[in-house]
Amino acid sequence: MGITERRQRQKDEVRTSIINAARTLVLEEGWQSLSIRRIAEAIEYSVPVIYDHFENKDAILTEFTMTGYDMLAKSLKQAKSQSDQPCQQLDAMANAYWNFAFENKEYYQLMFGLGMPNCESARSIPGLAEFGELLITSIKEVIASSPNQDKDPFLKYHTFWSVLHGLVSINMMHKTTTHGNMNELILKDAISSFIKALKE
Amino acid sequence: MGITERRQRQKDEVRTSIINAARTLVLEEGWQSLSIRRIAEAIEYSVPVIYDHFENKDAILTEFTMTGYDMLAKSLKQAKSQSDQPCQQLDAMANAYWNFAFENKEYYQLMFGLGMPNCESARSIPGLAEFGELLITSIKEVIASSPNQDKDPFLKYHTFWSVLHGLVSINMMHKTTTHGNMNELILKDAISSFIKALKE
DNA sequence: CTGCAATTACTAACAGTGTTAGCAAATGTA
DNA sequence: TACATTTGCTAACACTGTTAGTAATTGCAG
Repeated sequence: MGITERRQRQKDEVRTSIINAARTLVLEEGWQSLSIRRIAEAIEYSVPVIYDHFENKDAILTEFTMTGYDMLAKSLKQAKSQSDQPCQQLDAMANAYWNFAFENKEYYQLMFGLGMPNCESARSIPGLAEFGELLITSIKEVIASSPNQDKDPFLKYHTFWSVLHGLVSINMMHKTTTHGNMNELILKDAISSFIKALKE
Repeated sequence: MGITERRQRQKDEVRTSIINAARTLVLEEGWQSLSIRRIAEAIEYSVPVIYDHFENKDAILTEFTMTGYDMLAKSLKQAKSQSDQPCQQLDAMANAYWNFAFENKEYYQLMFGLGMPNCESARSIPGLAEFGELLITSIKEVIASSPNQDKDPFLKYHTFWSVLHGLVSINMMHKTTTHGNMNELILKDAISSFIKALKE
């Protein structure tokens, strides 16, 4: 009896149409003006239907956070695969991170800016775990072939990530204060400093 | 005729009572649950009175952003005055920045997280300018007495700030992922890397 | 093919938000 | 005392997220 399966398929269609509508709304007018009612209007259903697929508005945002981390992890994975030298890998991943942030500004803002994802939910984001793995493995390799081996890879990973996030978000908010290609210079500066310290 | 002056004084009292009420509300329940109506209730006035003192809710938040940058600049100024060695000054200011962020979490989140202050308004925040000056002057001194003098102090300032902000915000959102005094270690790690690169 | 059960989608409402138009009262000035 | 100005209010508008209750559709068993 494929009836229930067809029903499930139809239900899934509505679900994806919800997140599609939400995405286009966000890309057009930002998170601020994303409302349940406007999603309902876009998918040509009434409001309560949305609550059959998502517990509340936050659940929709969480969905985007998840896929956001997934996209980020994919980008980094791709960047890392371009080289097998750990230092170059780190450099490439830093660039990939930067590009992801500015090519998917809305995603990035949701992932890091507004929501401040619940501390507990952090470990339940698969993309985030992969993200960490990608960076940590490269960092470990650099440390392994360095004179000073008493460095904590996990600490270094957090430092690396913090530096990246700081660069991105400061540049996102105070765009005018930096002019021209200053942004890329700052990125290069910070990342090369970090890698240099890591190799010592 | 001191009448108009007394009136002005009374008006100012209402104004400060508005921001005081707003602050306590925020400290108790966060920015999320700050509403015009709750402020009105707290100051025992009706809602439209608030609009006689602030153009809209955003203006109230801007007020907090302003004083936030002022407080931050004061903290850094104080920290810097403890030493006249530029490297120690940078270290002290980094620590002051860190402490400010976590001792005034709500301010910090408003200043950097949620609002993403309008790009144009950036240059109209006096505290922000002072903040920049404090860091740049120390950075310039370090560069001046270093072998390699072809470093852009402005670029280094942005890097320094970005690193700091990244450290703070990553730690604010993913508090559980780091355990114990890891946080301070990460701070020390990143800042010492930066200063080391600056001295070369 | 009809009657019943379950799903589906709806209208309408509740409680809250920022914001403002219009009016009444209090206040200072002539 | 009469007028003008300021001051503060009530009430409304247009939104927001969320949900209770209801009507219609649908699938299945007799």
